[in-house]
Amino acid sequence: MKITIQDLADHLGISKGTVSRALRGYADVSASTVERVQQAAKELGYQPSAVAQGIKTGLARSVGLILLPKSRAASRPFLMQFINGISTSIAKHGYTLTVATAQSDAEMLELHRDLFVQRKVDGFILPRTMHNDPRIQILDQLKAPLVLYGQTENLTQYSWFDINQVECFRRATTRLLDFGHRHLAFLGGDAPLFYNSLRRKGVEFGIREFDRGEVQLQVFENITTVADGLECALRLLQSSQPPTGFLCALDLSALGVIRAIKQLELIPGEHVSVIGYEGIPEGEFSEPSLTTFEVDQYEAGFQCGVKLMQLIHEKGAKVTGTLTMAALLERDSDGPVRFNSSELATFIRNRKRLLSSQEKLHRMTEKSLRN
Amino acid sequence: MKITIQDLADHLGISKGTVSRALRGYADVSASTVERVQQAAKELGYQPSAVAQGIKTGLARSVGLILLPKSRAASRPFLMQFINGISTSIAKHGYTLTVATAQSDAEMLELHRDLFVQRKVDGFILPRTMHNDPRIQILDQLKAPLVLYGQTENLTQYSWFDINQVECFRRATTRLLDFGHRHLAFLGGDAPLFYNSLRRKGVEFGIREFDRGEVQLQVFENITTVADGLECALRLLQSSQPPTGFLCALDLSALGVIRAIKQLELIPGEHVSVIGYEGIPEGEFSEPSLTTFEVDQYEAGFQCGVKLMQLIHEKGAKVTGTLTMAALLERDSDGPVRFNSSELATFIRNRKRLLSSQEKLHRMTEKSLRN
DNA sequence: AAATTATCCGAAACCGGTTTTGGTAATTCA
DNA sequence: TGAATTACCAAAACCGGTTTCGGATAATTT
Repeated sequence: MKITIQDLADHLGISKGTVSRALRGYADVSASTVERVQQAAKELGYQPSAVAQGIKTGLARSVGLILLPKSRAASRPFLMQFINGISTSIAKHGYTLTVATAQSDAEMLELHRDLFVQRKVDGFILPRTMHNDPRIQILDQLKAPLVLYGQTENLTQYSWFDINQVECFRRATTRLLDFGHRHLAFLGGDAPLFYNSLRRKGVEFGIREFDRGEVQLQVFENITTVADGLECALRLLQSSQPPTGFLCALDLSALGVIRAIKQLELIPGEHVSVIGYEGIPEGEFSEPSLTTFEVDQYEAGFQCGVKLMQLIHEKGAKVTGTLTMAALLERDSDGPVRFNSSELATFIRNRKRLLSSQEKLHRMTEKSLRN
Repeated sequence: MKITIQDLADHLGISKGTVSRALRGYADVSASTVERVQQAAKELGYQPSAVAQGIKTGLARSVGLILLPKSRAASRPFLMQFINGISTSIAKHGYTLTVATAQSDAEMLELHRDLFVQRKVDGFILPRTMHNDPRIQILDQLKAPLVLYGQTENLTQYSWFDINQVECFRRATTRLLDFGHRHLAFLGGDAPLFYNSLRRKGVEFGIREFDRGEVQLQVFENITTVADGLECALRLLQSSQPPTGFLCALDLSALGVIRAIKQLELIPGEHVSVIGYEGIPEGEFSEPSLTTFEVDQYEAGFQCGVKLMQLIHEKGAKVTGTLTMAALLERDSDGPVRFNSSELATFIRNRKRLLSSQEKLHRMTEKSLRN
């Protein structure tokens, strides 16, 4: 049923070796033969089997991307565009993307090894880089080409692509300081992931640049979900020295902070400022909308794909690292400081008492409007 | 560097045919030899090349999933769990998932053909089924195994998995009717996709079941984005007979409707009710949170994978269709009717005038609280 | 005209597995 | 004890391509 190179050769009355050389563009085939072969291939709908090609060339013409769905936080929202970027760039080389999921770290390492040893993929893209990433160690042993999406230690040995997160958080910090905020909190994300240290470093840089000894910073880690952010912010805001500005490593935790602020009957962006990072779609629909850095995940995937193709195809290719910026989306969750920390603390303490009277007033208003 | 079956055979001093038969579990290999081979394979870390296996067996041990990132609406949010489900179920058979993206419908068809003809995949999962889906026609010609995620015409010939969307929308409709709503709007999604007709049918069933001649329904199509929903709802709500309940084929358009309601200074869930479908994460963070049906995308992917494995491996396997339910998330965007359509129209007309006085009152309140 | 060089293609080897074939030694049966 | 099985494995063919090798013919050079 399916047409093979032998079928095509028989049909043309030439040997299959010549057909192959004609299609692969070897010089020792006459132009007229090449023409005839290409013509016949098109007519009969012949396309060489990637499987059969792979056995001789040693290449599967596929790259691997292994995901850990357990860690919902960072991998979920960006996936579609990231995949699109990878797929688009590698398609130019006839490559496809093999996506697999692992339910644990151990299974993830195994999967990397197996996929490469079984020659199902020719190389990997590694998202969510960790400190001393164990995937890198395994793949190094196997001499498997890889590209990091993110940074890590000993970076000069690998190709990588990343957003300049240090700069993003430096800017976010400077922005809040310029707004007049002096008590800041940094809510970090997954501690084992490398990005976390970069983002914190950006905050520290921003403060150091500015500091006249008046800025206070509180740092937290492993605040990765809405619930984490909510809980952490509730606690901080009800302390004696509440931060007036929150710098969140993840949009999800920023959304939790916004919830906490509203839960205390404060107005996010007025009484307390919040800035996130990543640009997840939820941020647009929260109220107020979330000021954040929007990462171009398509571009990230595309560049990772390009780098991996270089490593696989250009022998002796140099590894390369690329750093780009994310765009700041200035939305409504941050703004000029209204109260300093002490004032905010007093305000929050008094708020509860006043709430009941406000409630009454509000109900009156509603009533009058209804009629 | 990489160890082959010949290396293993040499190491053991037996022929490579015997090694292969030992590993594949043939009966004509002695138990002791099988033991030795397995032991040596483990020690030397031998795993057969999937590429080399594929050439003889004719299988690539991979299934294809081709996405159209252009159509952001439905494919984005569910992707991670859907992929996870597919990947998990097919991994049991040593299969991996090949994901590719196409930028146009034509490219998508080409990709399906090419991937199968080149033997990069053994079959496909087709999400977002269309009326007379052209992918099916092409894959039928190639006799490529396929599983539909969604329904379409002539369904008895194919394996498929779907949510009972008719029932979901029948229930949603009944729910609004029970809440006392009598003027409803159905905001349909992508007209060419099959799901759209199912969801509309559900609404119609719900009304027909209930109808005492007092229910009014307005139907719209191709309302696929937040902007679409916003614009459509704004127009409807300012008409002379505004709906008091919105049934939205997509969560995204439901979020737009909520925006429109708030833009008119009405309270979603009180003055106007909205129900969505899909359970995208944004729905949880909108204000009010969105009442919607939550689809278990992991399960969907898993079942599609299972069905495809059956088709590929069990010769003469019967095609099967499966219908399951989605869970209703009862949140805050719907509730008992407050105004009927005429009252709502009057209310909206008068609202503008009263707004200025409300504003004043509100500012007063804020001021008194601040001190 | 002979020698050299290009051009072109068929034949064969190869890639790393799977599967079939056939033969030898050990068992079982008559 | 001899014949017929059975158990086991080596050898070879095969899968569908790619690539190397070498030979025949045509074109060029001396």
